[in-house]
Amino acid sequence: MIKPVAPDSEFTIRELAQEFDVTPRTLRFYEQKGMISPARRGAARIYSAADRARVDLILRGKRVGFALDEIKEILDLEAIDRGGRERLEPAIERFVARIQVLQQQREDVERAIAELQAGLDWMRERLENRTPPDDVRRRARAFEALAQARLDPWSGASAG
Amino acid sequence: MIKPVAPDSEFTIRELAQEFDVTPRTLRFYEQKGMISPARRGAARIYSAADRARVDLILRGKRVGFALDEIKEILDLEAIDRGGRERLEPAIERFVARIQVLQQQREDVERAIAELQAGLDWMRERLENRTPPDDVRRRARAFEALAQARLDPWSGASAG
DNA sequence: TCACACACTTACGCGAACGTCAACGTCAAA
DNA sequence: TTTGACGTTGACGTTCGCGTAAGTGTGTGA
Repeated sequence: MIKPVAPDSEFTIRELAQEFDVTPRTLRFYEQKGMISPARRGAARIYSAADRARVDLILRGKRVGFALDEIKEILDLEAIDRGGRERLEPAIERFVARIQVLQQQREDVERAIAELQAGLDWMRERLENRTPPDDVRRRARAFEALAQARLDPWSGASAG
Repeated sequence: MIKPVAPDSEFTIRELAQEFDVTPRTLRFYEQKGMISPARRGAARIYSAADRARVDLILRGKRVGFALDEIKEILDLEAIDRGGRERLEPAIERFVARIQVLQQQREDVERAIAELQAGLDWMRERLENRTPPDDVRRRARAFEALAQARLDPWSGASAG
């Protein structure tokens, strides 16, 4: 995930945009928000390996649901450090909260994968119109119930 | 996660909103989008256990990054089923794509948790101002580099 | 010198997912 | 019967994360 490059590498906006599958506009937008500060050659932006690493972190942050401002905050930790202990404490609290959200999210992702997988089996089954193996049937019925929101709350949503 | 309730339970909009920590407006919004269809007593909405299950699924879907329209699509699988094979095939493709995205996301979440956890150790260390144990120091430095996006791409982002 | 790709800034626009009034109905307790 | 909590339906406002022109350089090859 993300290829290593030489520390002294340089990239144009388009190169970086292509690599990360975003538009140049997106990178300019991040810059405008103060999340990256590429060097300039004249007016043109030149991205270093460090800039590239930041972009990678930004996009990974996005994928797990961080807002851009939150990601910026993480990227700005250096400033928090210099700011001393008063700034550190609330930052810690937000970090803890964030980690908890992520742990919840991990659980959600696991369930979603399992459920969609079951749904997939179910759909493929319909397509081939064969008699399904027993375990697939069980999962499929579970999904069916879930998809139509008819799951019996006593059996389905149990286990706290 | 999500308490089981009797199948014949009924809820007001406020009860459900409170339980799921959303506003009544949000539930009406989902209804307006055709994602739930609570019964009415007069003009007032009455939510069944099934409605509640759907709300749960909607919110879980949201947390893993599904758009509301996508969630609706999942909830509408019944219709897809009735629609026959032509509608089923593209749905399968979208499902497969979605599962792949989720697998990527699972990876991202794992990394994010690990990195934030390291960042947390690092911050707590600064707070207590003690000499950290070696393993914490290593992780902390990794985070520091990451947070400031100065990680050496040759060592840090390797292993493709 | 011309064309063309690619870059830049400025600025308005947009869809998603609600928030926030406004104006009104309803029902139970005081 | 008035108060107050709760409900309803519009309809407009807001934030986020960019998209999309519009107009203007800049550099490179034919």
